[in-house]
Amino acid sequence: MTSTPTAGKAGRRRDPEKDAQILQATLDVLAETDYADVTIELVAARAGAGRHTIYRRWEGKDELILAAIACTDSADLGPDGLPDTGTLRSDLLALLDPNWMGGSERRLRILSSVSAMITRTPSAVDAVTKAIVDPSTAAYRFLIQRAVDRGEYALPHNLDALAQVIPSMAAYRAFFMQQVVDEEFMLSIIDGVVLAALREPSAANR
Amino acid sequence: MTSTPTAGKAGRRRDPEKDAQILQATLDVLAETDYADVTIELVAARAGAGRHTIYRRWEGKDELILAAIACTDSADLGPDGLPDTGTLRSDLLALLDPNWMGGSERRLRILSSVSAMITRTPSAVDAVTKAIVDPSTAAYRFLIQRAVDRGEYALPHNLDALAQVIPSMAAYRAFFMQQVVDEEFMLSIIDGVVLAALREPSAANR
DNA sequence: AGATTGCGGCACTGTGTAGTGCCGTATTAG
DNA sequence: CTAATACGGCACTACACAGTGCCGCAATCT
Repeated sequence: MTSTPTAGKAGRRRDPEKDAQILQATLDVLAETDYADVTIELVAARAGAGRHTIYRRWEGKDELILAAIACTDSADLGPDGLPDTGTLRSDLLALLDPNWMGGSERRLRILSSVSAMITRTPSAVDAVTKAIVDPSTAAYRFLIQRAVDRGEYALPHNLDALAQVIPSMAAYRAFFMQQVVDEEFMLSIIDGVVLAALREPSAANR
Repeated sequence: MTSTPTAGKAGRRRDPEKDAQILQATLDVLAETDYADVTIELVAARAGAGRHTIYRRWEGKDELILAAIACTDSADLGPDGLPDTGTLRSDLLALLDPNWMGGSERRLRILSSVSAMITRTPSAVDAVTKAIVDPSTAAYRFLIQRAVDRGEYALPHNLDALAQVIPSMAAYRAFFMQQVVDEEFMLSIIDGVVLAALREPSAANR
């Protein structure tokens, strides 16, 4: 009711810009350091805000981080943002360049930082799942499904499992092995696992 | 030189049992809570030791945790500890029962807790890689290679990539999705990804 | 025995950070 | 105008934990 900006109240209005700036700053810090090292002080400084401005909007640190995760930009993982090169192999590979390095590498870092939070804050699982895990899986599922639809491959035995291969293996490598997710690695997964698990359609191809 | 237990020194000897008890307690706490929540106090209490006894043996918290990781028991992942049921499928599945739930689930929790440490302590990567990541991958590589050797499957295009599939996907699921790694899930990976990516050998099989 | 070191328990210091209160200033409604 | 609210900056409290010193006791060497 009174949540509209133009409520019949006196006083200065909250700057809607600030919300976005603070959430972005939170994601930045989260992408750079660990969850435990994310201090409100740091976020406030990064956002050019006072701590009060943060506490006025969110209950505490956890609420802030949850809100930030929820607004992670995953637009590039929607059907419209995905590459369409003609073959599944180059589609999957295309997802690497401006995406893994621009969008998804950031997502991966955030995912990694938030992992510490996941183990103790149950609601963090939902936030991460909705904002990061599900969109990633959905993107790969979409690409594979489209390749099947166009007759490039037969419908696999378990599409959901296959769609999780790349996000899982990329996360494992970047995260636990601290090694770069580069083209060479992606190719080894794409050719050695994903495409290897797919079969040509029953009708002869090529 | 003077490192042997019977050095010509006066005074009470260090209890070698204590080292093991403290490291085990560290792993226990690490498996139950997050890295940030691992307090020396907690470890000491769990080990029935005083904090001094810990600080006398290790420089600080990080050294302690690194030492604990290094002594993670991965004997069950050596060739002698692995199942040998006759088929790759049941070998992979057999690794789930007393192993994923007994040994590897614990390893997974530890892996997850330590992830926060990985991002800031470079040496943690080595410790985790040596103690947990490499042995797991090696175990799956061994099982697949053996199946190839006995003629069950042809040598895959990329054995290393395939050997990482299960640890990666299990970690991703347990860790980021906070869902159980049960038989149903394992079967979906085994049948939907790993075995799907393997081909019968050139000579007709069965 | 006497000296020396290990051990558990307690108290203490130092540090870092979440969260709050206050102040001066800016914005907006009436 | 005045009142009310937002904002940045600063100071302050509360708390948790790393790391250390001290005490009394136990074990082992000469």
